[in-house]
Amino acid sequence: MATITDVAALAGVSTATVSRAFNGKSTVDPLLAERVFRAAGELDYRPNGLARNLRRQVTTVLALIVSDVENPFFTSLARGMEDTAQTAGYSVVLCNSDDSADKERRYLEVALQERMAGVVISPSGPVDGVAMLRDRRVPVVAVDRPVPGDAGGTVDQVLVDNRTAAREATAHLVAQGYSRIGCLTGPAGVATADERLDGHRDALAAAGLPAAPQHEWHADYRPLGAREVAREVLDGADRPDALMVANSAMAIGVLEAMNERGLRPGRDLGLIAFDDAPWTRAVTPPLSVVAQPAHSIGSEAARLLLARIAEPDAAAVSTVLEAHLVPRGSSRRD
Amino acid sequence: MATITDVAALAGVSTATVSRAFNGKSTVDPLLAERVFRAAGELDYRPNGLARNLRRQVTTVLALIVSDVENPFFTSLARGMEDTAQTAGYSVVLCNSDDSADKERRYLEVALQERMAGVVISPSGPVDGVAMLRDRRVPVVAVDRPVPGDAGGTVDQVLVDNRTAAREATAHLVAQGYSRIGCLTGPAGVATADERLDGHRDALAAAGLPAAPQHEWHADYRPLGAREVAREVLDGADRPDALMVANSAMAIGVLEAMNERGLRPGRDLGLIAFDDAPWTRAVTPPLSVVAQPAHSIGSEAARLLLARIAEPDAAAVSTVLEAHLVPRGSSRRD
DNA sequence: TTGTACGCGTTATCAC
DNA sequence: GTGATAACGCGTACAA
Repeated sequence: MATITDVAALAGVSTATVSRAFNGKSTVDPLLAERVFRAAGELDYRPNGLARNLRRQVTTVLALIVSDVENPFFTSLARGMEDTAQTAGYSVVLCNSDDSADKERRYLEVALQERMAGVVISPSGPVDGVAMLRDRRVPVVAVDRPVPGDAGGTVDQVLVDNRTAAREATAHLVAQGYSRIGCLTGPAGVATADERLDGHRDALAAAGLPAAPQHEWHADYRPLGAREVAREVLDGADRPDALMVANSAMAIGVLEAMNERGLRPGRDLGLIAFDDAPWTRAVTPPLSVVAQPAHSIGSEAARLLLARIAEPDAAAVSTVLEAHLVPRGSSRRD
Repeated sequence: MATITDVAALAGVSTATVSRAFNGKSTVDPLLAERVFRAAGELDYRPNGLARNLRRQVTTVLALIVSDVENPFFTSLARGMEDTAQTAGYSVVLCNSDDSADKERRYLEVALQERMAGVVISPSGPVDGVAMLRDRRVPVVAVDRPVPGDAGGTVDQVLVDNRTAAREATAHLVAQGYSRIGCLTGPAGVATADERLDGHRDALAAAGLPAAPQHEWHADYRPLGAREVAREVLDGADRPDALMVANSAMAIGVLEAMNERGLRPGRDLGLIAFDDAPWTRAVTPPLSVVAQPAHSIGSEAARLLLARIAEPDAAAVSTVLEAHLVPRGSSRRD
C-alpha cells in the first residue's frame, strides 16, 4: 500500500506538505494541495491509521461491551450510541461479553491494548473490570447496571429507574384486577433483576396485597431458562393469575410454555414484561410492556463518554432515565 | 501509561528482552523473564497494540459489516463469526451499514485506514464496495448476498440456497392444503429477495398452480413496511389463503396486521417465514419457519477469511449452505 | 508557505 | 541468551 512518502515523491513535495494537506492544517498552497491530492488519488493512498494514532497518542474508536448481543435491548442501545458517536467522528465497535467475566476481561484488555478512546460497558456480574479502567484513567461509562462497588460515584453511569418502572408494571396488573401476581426476574445479584423484584414488591405492598415469596422466581434472562421455570409455575398448585417478567427474552419462554398448555395471555394469565421488542406486537393478544429508552440510553452514554474524554477530571455524573408503561392486551382479562 | 522502555529500565534489561519475554519468542533466561514480568506487573504495563501493529504491519482485528444489527439473523451470524475468530486470536468488530451505501463506504474506509486484517460483509445494494477491497488485496468474504457484479467468482462467499429453501417453504404450504399462496418478499433487486420469490414461483409451478403476479408483494425487510403491505393484502378483494414471508422482521408486521383484524395464523391465513428468531415460538400458534444456519454462516465466513489471510492468492471459494424447514402451527389449517 | 528531522512504542536483525 | 539499533508511517517543532 502506498505511503505518505510515495505520495510526496510523486507530487514532488515533502511528506510534511502531504500531511498538512490531508489534515487541512495550516495554510498550504492550493496549487500544491491540488498536486498532492492528484498524486494520492493516482496511488490510491489511504493514510495509515495505525501510524497516525501512534503518533497522536489517541484513537477515535469507542468500545461498547454488552452482556448479550442477541438481546434487542442492547442492539437498540448500540444504535443509539453509534448514532451520536458517528456525528462526533468516532466509530463504535460492539463486543459481546456473553455475561462471562472472562470474555469481558478479554475485551477490556483489547480496548486497553488498542488504546481505544473510551468504553461503554454493561458490567457483567460482580467482577470489577470497570475499576481497572477507571484506575488507568481510561474514560468509561457504565450502562444498564450500576458499577458493583462504586458507592462513591466515581464513574459516569446511565441507568434506568427500574424499581419505579417495575412498581408501575405490577401496579398496572393490580389495577386490571389481578390479585395473585408473581414476578419472574433475572439472576439474584444482578442489579436490574433485584431492582425489578423490589419494585414488584413495592407495588404489592402499596396495594395491600400480601408479600408472596412463593410467587417470586429467578431465571437467567434468557428464553430457555425462563421456559423451564414457567412450566413449573404453570403446572404448580398455587398458580399466580398474572406475571411481571423482567425482560422480553424471558417473556418468550413464558409465552412458549403457555402455548404448550393452551393458555391465553390476559385471560388465563395476565402478563407484562420489560423491553419493547418489535415482536411484542406480533403475539396475540399483544404483549404489555415496560419500554426502556434503549436508544436514548445509548446516545446519552456516548455523550457522557465524549464529555469525559474531553474533560477527564470532571465530576462523575449519573443519569437516570425513565421507562414507561405500554399497556396492551396481555394485561387485560377480557 | 508505562512503555516497554520503562519496564526494561526497571527490570534492568534491554527492551528487546522485554519484547521477547512478552511474546514467548526465542529462549529467554527464566530468571530474567521473571524479573521482566515482575517489573511489568509493578508498572501495570500493557503492550501498545498500535505500535505493535505498526511494526508488524498486521492487525488481528476483523470487521463484520451488516445491513441491520437489529435483525436476529445478523446478530446470530455475528456470534458465529466471533466464536471461530476468537479461537484464532482475532477480535471482531461489528459495524452497522443500515443498508446505506454511504455508511457502508464509511466503514470500509475505516477498515482500510485501521488496516484491519479482513472484512466480512453482507453487500448492501448494488454499490460495489467489495471490489474496492478486492482490488486493494484486503481479504474479504461476502455473506448472505452475493457480490453484485462478480460473475467470475473472484471473491469468497458464504451463501444460502434461498431458492430451494423458498421452494420448499411454499411447497409445504401447498402440501398443507393451501391453494392461493402469496409471497411477501424483500426489495426488488436485493438478491435474497429475488431468489426467494423465484423459489416461491418454482413451487407454484411444480404444483400446477397458476402463476399469480397479483399475489406477489415487495417490502423493505422491516416490520413497519411489511405491516402496511399486509394491511392492504388482508383487506383486498383477492386475499390469498397463505403467505410465504421472506424474513422474520416482516413476519412481525404481518402478524401485527392479522392481530388488528382478529385473524389467526394457520386457520385464516397459512404462514411461513424465513429466519428462526427466538420469538417465533412465542406466538400462537407457533410460526412455521425456514431456519437459516446463521451461526454456521458466520463461523464459515470466519474460516474462509482466515484462510484467505493466510493464503491471499488461493482460488476464491463459494460455500452454499442449506436452510431447513421447521413446520409449526402457523401452516396448519386445523 | 515549505522542508528537515525527530519521536511515538514496538519488533526484528544483527552482532556479541 | 542478550543488547544495540534500525525500521514501521505519520505528525509536528523548528528552521529556512
